[in-house]
Amino acid sequence: MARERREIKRIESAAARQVTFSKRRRGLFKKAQELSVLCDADVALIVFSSTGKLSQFASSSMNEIIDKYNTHSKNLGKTEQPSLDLNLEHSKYANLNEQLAEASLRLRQMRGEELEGLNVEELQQLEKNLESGLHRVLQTKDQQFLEQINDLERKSTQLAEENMQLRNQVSQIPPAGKQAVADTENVIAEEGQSSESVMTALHSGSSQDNDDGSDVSLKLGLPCVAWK
Amino acid sequence: MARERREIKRIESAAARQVTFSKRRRGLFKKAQELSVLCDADVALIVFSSTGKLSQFASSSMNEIIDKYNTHSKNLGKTEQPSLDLNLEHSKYANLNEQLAEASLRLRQMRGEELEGLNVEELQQLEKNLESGLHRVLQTKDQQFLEQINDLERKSTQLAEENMQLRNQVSQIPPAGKQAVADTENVIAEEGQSSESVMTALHSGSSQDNDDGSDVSLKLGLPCVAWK
DNA sequence: AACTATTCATAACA
DNA sequence: TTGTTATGAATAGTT
Repeated sequence: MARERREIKRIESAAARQVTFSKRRRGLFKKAQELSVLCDADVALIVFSSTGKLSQFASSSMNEIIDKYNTHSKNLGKTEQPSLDLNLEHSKYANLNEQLAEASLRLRQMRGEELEGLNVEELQQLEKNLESGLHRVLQTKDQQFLEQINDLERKSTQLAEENMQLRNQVSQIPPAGKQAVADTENVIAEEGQSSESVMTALHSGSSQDNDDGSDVSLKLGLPCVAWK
Repeated sequence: MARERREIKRIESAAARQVTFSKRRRGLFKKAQELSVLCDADVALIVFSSTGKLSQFASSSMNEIIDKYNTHSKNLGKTEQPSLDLNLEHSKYANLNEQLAEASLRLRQMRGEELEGLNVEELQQLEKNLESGLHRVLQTKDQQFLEQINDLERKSTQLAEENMQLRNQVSQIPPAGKQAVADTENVIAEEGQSSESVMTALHSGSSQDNDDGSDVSLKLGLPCVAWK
């Protein structure tokens, strides 16, 4: 493939053969790797030099590919029936392989690949399946959105109610001197509450207990913005 | 290596991947064979396409090379585990099972089942996949419909032309008695043709032979509806 | 499947 | 062995 075409026959000169082997082997392994990556293929390449040195490439695991190869060639292979056990094992394995091939074909077809072999009826069936799947996915997604919205609405309603009550309480407090406020703050500080709770307490001007309020107060960070 | 360099990464388009796979596989096998001959090397090449199809090359016997490989790799290998084979068998089996479970879960999810565990993002991804799959399926179906329509239009044009010619021939026949018509019908019945063919023959008003007409008459069932 | 413009691999050489 | 280069091959994109 260079200065001059070379006939494909054994190179007699051992030195030249060695040089060509090194170069071509590198090229072959490169191309094997490229094929495996470009085309998502499983490739195994084993090379023994004339001196018996081993080189190998496998896109996944060499043993795995060889196993897969053995399974395949046994499938297409002879009428060999060495032992019932092996046959059973093998048929179980082949069966699993078949199922997997079937499932992945279906998946590819649902992704719109390999539709060439399908007739109009099969395409319509596929379309129906895709549409109903899509429908259910959309329903589920919408449901999750609605749930989130409801959740948020519930919380915000609850918070708004609390807010209203607290405002009422605030409005009912007779004008007070600094003394009352200072007392309240002391009490709160002694109870070791968080800063958020302190803010709420300041708004309410009271240390009223809310047993169910702890959960709410933990989530006040964001809503506060809306209250400005 | 051609019009433009192609980055070595998985080709997304299934069609392009398939084409490239065919071309590069051929090249790879050719180079494997050349290496084995030029350099007197023992070469084994196993390729599984992404659809699971096996191709193989071996300069001598595949099993022989694999055996040789196993011997070598065992020699270089680590502490051999006693039940290596069994472990391999088992993990192979378990792996296959896992893959199958994964594939069938994906399939069920594409059919809109078992969506409970998915979050909104995953649902949106699923939606996107379903939509693009559906899009491709619809495209393919439409294409097939269009092909059928074109086919039928061509045939119907052809038939209309024949019809016209036959009418002309009929109009040039001097007025005949019932005898001629009866003869024609008898001939048709004796040949045992289908009712569709009879209809065609009646339209044409002639028993002229159409060697290429048999194919057309076989596909007339559906199109007739469109002709109403 | 067939056709090119390109890039790539490599045979001979240094 | 490694590097360079002229040239034959392989192949990406196109038809």
